[in-house]
Amino acid sequence: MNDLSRMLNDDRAEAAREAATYMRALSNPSRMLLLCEMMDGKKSVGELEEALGLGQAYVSQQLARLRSDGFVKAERQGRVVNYTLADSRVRPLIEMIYELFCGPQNVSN
Amino acid sequence: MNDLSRMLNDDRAEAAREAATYMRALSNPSRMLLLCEMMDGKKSVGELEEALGLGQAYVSQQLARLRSDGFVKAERQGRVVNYTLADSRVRPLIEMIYELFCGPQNVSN
DNA sequence: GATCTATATCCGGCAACACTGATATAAAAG
DNA sequence: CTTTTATATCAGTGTTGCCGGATATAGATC
Repeated sequence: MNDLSRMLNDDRAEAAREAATYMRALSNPSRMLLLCEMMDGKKSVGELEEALGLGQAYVSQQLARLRSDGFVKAERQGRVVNYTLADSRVRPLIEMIYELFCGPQNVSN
Repeated sequence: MNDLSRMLNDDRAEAAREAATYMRALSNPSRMLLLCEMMDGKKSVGELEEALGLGQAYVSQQLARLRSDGFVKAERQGRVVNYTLADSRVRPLIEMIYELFCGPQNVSN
């Protein structure tokens, strides 16, 4: 392997690491649904708990994780905290996932 | 929540679980690159080790995992085992990831 | 059939993750 | 200032993932 191909390879490895980080965020059904919920605008933590039927602590922790990875952002309004999507790549990814897994011809292979 | 919305919700949760399985496969840089390598045709285990610069046992284990999840399939030819993509959803996902993370305007936010 | 090559599997240590119950904080209401 | 409501954080437990070294198997060669 020469210097150029190694350099290209490094870039590729770097892109793979970055992409894998996104995929990891989506690799848990709860986080996936949290992001789906935010596809149509800001949602409070309470709304998210209700929509997903999950416990408060767990939802809050997953939101914290999405927050620290920069995928969502929180905004306090009164005693409610609203979450919105904060990364331009998340939306197209979720849309593609919709097509592949929730579309009309939802069949693999 | 009424019966209908609960039913829709169950479907959604099921789709999320399925999608999350795919995302988990892609959530590791090595597996991501393995699948990328297979985008342009069958690759032997040795070729994959070489291309990624990873150890034999590790590559083989990740391939086993991708295999058991149905994302790739193995075909023995002589003493070599060739791997190919085996799931129709993987290719469009990888293509989208290429666009988002390897494209010309590779900038987030 | 002994040997070499390519691949797979086994084992083990350590880190990261999923999830829960308990507790802390911050804002609003009384 | 106490209470209530909404959210966040902490501590603990079981599970899964990452990765390496050692070993096993399957096919080709001698």
